[in-house]
Amino acid sequence: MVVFKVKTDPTPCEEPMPLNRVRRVNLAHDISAQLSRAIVAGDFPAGAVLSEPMLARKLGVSRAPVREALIELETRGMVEFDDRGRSRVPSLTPDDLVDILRLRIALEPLAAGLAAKRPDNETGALLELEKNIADTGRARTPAEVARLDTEFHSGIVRASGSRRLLLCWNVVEHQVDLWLAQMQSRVEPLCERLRDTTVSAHGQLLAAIRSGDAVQAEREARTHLTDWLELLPGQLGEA
Amino acid sequence: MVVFKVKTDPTPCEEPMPLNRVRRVNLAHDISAQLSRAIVAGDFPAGAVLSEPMLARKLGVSRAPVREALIELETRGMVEFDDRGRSRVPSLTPDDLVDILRLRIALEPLAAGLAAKRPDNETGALLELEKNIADTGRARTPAEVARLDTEFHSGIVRASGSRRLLLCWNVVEHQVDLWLAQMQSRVEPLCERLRDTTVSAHGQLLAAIRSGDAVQAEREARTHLTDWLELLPGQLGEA
DNA sequence: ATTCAGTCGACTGTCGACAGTATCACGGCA
DNA sequence: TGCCGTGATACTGTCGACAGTCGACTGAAT
Repeated sequence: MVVFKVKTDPTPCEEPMPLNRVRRVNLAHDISAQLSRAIVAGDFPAGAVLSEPMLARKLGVSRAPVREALIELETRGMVEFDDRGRSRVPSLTPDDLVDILRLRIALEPLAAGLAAKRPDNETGALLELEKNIADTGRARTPAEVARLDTEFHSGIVRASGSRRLLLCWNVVEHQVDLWLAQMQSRVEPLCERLRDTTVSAHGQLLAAIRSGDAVQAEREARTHLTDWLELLPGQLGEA
Repeated sequence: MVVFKVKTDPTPCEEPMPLNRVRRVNLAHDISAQLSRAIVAGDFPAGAVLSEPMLARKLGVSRAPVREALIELETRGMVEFDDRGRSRVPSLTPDDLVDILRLRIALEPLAAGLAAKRPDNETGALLELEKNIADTGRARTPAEVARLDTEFHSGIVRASGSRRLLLCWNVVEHQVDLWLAQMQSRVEPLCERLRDTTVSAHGQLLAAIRSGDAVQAEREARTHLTDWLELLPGQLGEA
């Protein structure tokens, strides 16, 4: 086996390129992300069994990393293990949406408040949020609006700087994705209708964070979500 | 291979023994629980590397289930993967306690409120909580108080009936355990001092849930935790 | 026709093995 | 003496294989 060793002469290129450490590859992680996307895309409908050999064949890998990815997804609630060890895509009901929204109402105001209180408020994270809002205003499809919305809220959580909040948010985010995937037809008209509202609500939230007003940021996050909680179940019930 | 088949004649013993379904064994799950306990017990101090071969040798199993257990623990924040794939026990600081408590203040009032609103309020779950409170009153060691306290709060979350809240709580619970393990010497005097307070606070919370008063239950849960948030950092700072 | 035993296939849980790589100790060389 | 190259060691990521088990299908007996 031939190994190519990179000569490390320290003189040139010391400062300009930080060369952030290459993360050792991990198939399981990629597979987890791919599966997540596939489920959201509707490749595996609610209740579908995700057999390991099938996934391994489709992905061209062995079962080991597939298993690891499934375990990761299970702890985030994106797949469920039945009593025989098979993983399935959970079937969500409108009630589950209420459950998810309540959880978001508990977590996201906290995230917004923490983000507002951070001293390094002006860094890249908030610029990304700014760009996200602009993109949302230009979004063409309801799915795009939904995706950008989720990304915005993820951005807030990351900006909060709380590692544990991020761990919890990972659960919520996967649940939101799952729900959007399964209720797509019913949510899309609403996304379309709520786009402008979303843009302004996100804008106000971002402004509150920028100004460092934690109380206001919390309030913005809460009202934004409460609106959805009050609107959606009715919309879904009548649909 | 000789297989002993049990003759199943349907006439006798139909009702009295429910024979609840045997759950197929899963080493990874057991290992995850064992590792969790070992870390809390201090067998692996903060920063310790948990190498897979070492754990596999100690547990008398192969690396596969150990890996799976570590992945599960990582998504709950009880171990961290460094950039080379090694798992380590995270080192927590007093700031992390504040982080954890803030998260609990976001989640637990929600859990208490939901538990109060459930119709089947009178079932076994609440009896267990009752017993827990009694045990806390009789607890001898501070560690026991802490353990019972965590169990009580887990019970509330389970009684809430929200699957997603439980997923999030799994993260928080592991973080609390981890923190208790690392700050043991500093927390124990406080646990001792707070035992009676805990008993009465838990009692009031349980009473609110029993009476179905969601608002009051939320308030009880919040104030109980806020007390800790205000007390602990000072206590730790001066310790 | 119905039901039950037996067989076949597929899947899960677990194991041992291999390749690649990072760390560390040791020995040669300036 | 200090530094660099080199081998040994240990560990991670991945793979293929095996045993046990469950469900579906088949065929025979009632």
